Amino acid sequence: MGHDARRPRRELSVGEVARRSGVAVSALHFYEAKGLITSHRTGGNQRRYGRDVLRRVAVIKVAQRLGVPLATIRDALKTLPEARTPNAADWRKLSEHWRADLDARIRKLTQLRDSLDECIGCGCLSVETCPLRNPYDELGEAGPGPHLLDPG
Amino acid sequence: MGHDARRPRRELSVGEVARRSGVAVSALHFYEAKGLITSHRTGGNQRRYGRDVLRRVAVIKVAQRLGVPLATIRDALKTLPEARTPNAADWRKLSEHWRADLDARIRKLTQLRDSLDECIGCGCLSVETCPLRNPYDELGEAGPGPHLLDPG
DNA sequence: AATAAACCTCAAGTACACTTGAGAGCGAAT
DNA sequence: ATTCGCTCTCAAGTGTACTTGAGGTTTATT
Repeated sequence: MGHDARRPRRELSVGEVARRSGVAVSALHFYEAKGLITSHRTGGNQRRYGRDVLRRVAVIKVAQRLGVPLATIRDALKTLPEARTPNAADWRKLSEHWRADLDARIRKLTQLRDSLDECIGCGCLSVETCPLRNPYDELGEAGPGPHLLDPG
Repeated sequence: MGHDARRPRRELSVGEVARRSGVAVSALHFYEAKGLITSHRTGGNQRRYGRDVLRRVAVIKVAQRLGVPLATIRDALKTLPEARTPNAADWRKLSEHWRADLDARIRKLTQLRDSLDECIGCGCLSVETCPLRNPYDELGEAGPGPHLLDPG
């Protein structure tokens, strides 16, 4: 029994993080440049990561599958506590945020689908009147242009 | 009464198509370069469009809201008859194709959403075991990496 | 100490869907 | 005939999310 009874389990290099998370080293560099993950450096300027980076990267990939852009993921990750390692409740809060977003997108797509059959064969495809075409209607795109993957 | 009893309603210039369809002139040029629409030229090399270009553009914009990439839209549009002006049935066939795609995407997102609550807060975010992370699972992404907007 | 694998930075390239700008020609009205 | 707006082509730029490559350093192993 001593001061190192439970050792902190050595920190991780980029390569290790890459292997264990399934993303490329270049992507990790990229995420760091964009502020989604952080590292500190060895004397020789190499990156070292704490264990929680693995969960961070996992969450990043999941959010991407949900269609959330990196900038939005970055903002969400910034709401995590910096002082302590984020716990299950912290992560759950993130997921709730995205879940709402996802719900909205699913609703949007469902309405779009339901309009599709009625509208596309008929003559109504006018920007003003057709629910499929009007970008400002209750389907609620944020502005002009297609924004299927709108951040929440 | 004569040879022009019902006039074909003058053809449209790019500017007119742009105004009436709500897309930029540059986008119309782009669509033409990509093979989504066609035009013929005046003696002075200016584009002239038949009326059905308006519906084509409308369909392009709708498909984009559904998340279909231009290349896929182009392929779909190529299945339209070239000889005659496409009729309601032709357009409906297109919409059916995309509707199936859309249904699949909605299912996918819904499953992802349902996994979200269970998985993100817990410790299971491993690439091998977690349904949210495993890219080859029954959620059925086509390959590695996020493909939320997979063409059908 | 030497060697090889891993790591570093910075620049440039890729794919998608366009937009912007330059420089020049076309078309309708006066 | 002139003028002004519309149109032409081609090249380059935008934003997202990375990857690739060059040239050089660090770390781990022998």
